[in-house]
Amino acid sequence: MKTKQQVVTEFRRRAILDAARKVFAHKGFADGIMDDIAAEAGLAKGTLYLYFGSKKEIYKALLHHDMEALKADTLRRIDAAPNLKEKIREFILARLERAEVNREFFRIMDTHAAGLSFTRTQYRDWLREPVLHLAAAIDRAASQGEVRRVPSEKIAWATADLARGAIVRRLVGPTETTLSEEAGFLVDLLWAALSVKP
Amino acid sequence: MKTKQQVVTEFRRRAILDAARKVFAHKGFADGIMDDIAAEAGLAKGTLYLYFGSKKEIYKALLHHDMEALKADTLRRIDAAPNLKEKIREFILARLERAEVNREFFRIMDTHAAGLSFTRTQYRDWLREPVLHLAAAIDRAASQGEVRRVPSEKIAWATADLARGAIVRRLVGPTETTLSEEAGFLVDLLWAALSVKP
Amino acid sequence: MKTKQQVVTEFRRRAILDAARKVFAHKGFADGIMDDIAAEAGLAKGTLYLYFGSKKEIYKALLHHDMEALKADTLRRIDAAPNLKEKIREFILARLERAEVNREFFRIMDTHAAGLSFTRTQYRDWLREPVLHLAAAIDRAASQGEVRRVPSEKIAWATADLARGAIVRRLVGPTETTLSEEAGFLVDLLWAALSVKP
Amino acid sequence: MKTKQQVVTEFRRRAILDAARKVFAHKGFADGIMDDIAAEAGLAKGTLYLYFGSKKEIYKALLHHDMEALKADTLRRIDAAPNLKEKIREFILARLERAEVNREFFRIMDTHAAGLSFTRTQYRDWLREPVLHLAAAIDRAASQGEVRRVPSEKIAWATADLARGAIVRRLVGPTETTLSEEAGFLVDLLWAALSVKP
DNA sequence: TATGAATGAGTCTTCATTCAT
DNA sequence: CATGAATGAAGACTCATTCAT
Repeated sequence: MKTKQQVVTEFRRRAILDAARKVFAHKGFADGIMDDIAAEAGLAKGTLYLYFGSKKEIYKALLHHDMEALKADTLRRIDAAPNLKEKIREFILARLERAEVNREFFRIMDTHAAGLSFTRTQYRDWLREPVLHLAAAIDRAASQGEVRRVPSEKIAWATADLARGAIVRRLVGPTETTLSEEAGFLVDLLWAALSVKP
Repeated sequence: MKTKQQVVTEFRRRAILDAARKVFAHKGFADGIMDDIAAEAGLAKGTLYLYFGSKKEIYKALLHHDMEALKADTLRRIDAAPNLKEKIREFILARLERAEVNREFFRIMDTHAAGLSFTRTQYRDWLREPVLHLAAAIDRAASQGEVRRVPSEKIAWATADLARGAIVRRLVGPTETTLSEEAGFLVDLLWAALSVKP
Repeated sequence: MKTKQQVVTEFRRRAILDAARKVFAHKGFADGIMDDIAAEAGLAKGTLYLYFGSKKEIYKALLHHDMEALKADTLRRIDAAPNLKEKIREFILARLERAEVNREFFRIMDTHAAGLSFTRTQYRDWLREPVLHLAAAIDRAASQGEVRRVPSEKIAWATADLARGAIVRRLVGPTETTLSEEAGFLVDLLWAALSVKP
Repeated sequence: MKTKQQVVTEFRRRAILDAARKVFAHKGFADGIMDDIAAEAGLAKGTLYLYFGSKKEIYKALLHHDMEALKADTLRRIDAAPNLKEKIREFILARLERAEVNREFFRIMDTHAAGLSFTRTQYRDWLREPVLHLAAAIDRAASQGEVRRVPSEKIAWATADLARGAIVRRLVGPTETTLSEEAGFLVDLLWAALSVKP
């Protein structure tokens, strides 16, 4: 059972990360200053340092938290889907939905994260795992004749690329389609390539 | 005709942008400091301010220069291609090749540019024009029965997304395929969606 | 008679001073932080403020406590010694022995104390009293013909200076002589000056 | 020949060290803040960092400069003196005079320097060299029968201790004796120990 | 009484920008 | 035009002190 102390700590850390997400999404890592985060969290600047060792650590913790959540959600949904087409759809939807609910998350994850040397490698790794998971599913489907033989990993990465692009556009401009339409379009695009008879 | 004065100015600005590209690609906007750029350009720090009003302006000018070049090149190659499939290939190759030749360009354009609030909108606009150009070509091909009817703009954006993804992966990891193989894979993927009989 | 309350207070103050002595000796006043002292004392930081008004007050109280103890010990030993030569020896030994037993004491007293503006004057005063006590003994001995007439106060200060120097060197480097040899050397040095026939 | 650039640099560094000496002498290392030094030097805070990498470096450079000067002066004067008694006198006078002329020097050198972990060892070394030089002179005099056999190094350190004590007292209280009287007293004290017939 | 989380003033350090030469 | 020394505003981080529990 958690001690009261652990609960409070967890609560504060969460509050700080929530504040940091807003600030970093808006201003980026360099321009998002500790005063902003403190103000957003309703805390004094010094308090941030009781829960995180440095600005970088806040950023890393935020990245870690959100990427792990996305990764876990994606893997779960892929596994739960009944067939490859649905697995692809779930992979895409996991991303689209999360970006919808948590716009700041994607602004940071996609836009900023890759730009900071101290997170680049980690970031790639977080992307890789769900992608490889999807690739494995493609391979299995291919070996069962469900789809034709394809370079599965490349297709999986392409899936991630397409989802990313769709999200970025939805974040910037007006949204004219529903999430499931958006996902449907991408799934069809990919499925055409998987099922085409050469 | 250009005065000597204009020639010198142009020469200096070019040198500064070249230096800035290297520095920003390596360190990002925030960590790439004016001293770095000056040193890289072989000029004194103060001299930078004779040719650009501020650090931000250097960055904007760099973005402008490189994005315009990419845009113009892409448009030209699309127009020169004989049919839609080749137009798509040229669109992708224009990006892949430029990223190959000028890795720094892409590291900045893609990774950093989007993260800086003062360039976000502009950046989207530079991407848009070639994409819409490609979309128009798709529409023409569709109306001539060359491909089936599709949401051309979405396909065009998808093309850009796929190209971007391929580039990013080539920048990070080891390169196992040639540029034309890479482009070929993407073209086939897209072509399947354009030509498939439902 | 002391109330239980007073006993507890006295106990806590002592514990805090003992902790502070270790911390300040190791890190100095500026770098020895309240957290260190609290941890060393096994108390919470806030508790320190129940017994002392501020960090400076802890330092002052520590200085007061240890210097008073040294002073009292020195005076007692001088008075107990049978003749001037032994009084000088006791003056020196009181210092050497205390530094031996309580290295931290001397590191603070000598090294740091003098550097803090808020203790400078006080510090000199604590040194002065035993020195003047010794000087008086010298004068008495001189007026009884035990030693020749000398500027007694200067000799007494010189005694303190020599003892201090010996201690500092023993704190830093390897110790090659016993305490009584060390004291003996200094006593002989001083005695030569007191007994010499011009 | 020095370039103009070197002259300016040297001039600035000197000005900063002079300012730092005053500030550190007054307030110590921890409380002497960079703003103080900048103000005292008539420079902006940032300028200090053009000439020194950090606050610590300023402190180290100051210590180095002043200690080297004292050391060199002491060695020169010892060598120039015709006999041991005068060498001892010069050793003491070198210190007394310097403290007289540059009171801040001694407040820092003696009081603060030893308290900072990052200078402790160096500081001992600066003291050691002149002391050992004097010790060697004592040995030579002893082997020529000029004085009796004594533990020369201990006597030399005692000389340094006595000089230090005298200086400290002159810095604090009113000065009732001339420098040469002060030195004369100490020389006689030491000489008695060196010449006494046991 | 004891606690330790919270505070925010204070410090070092960096770096875009200016300007006298 | 070119320079680079000087500036000072801004930001990360520390820690003595307070106060609600």
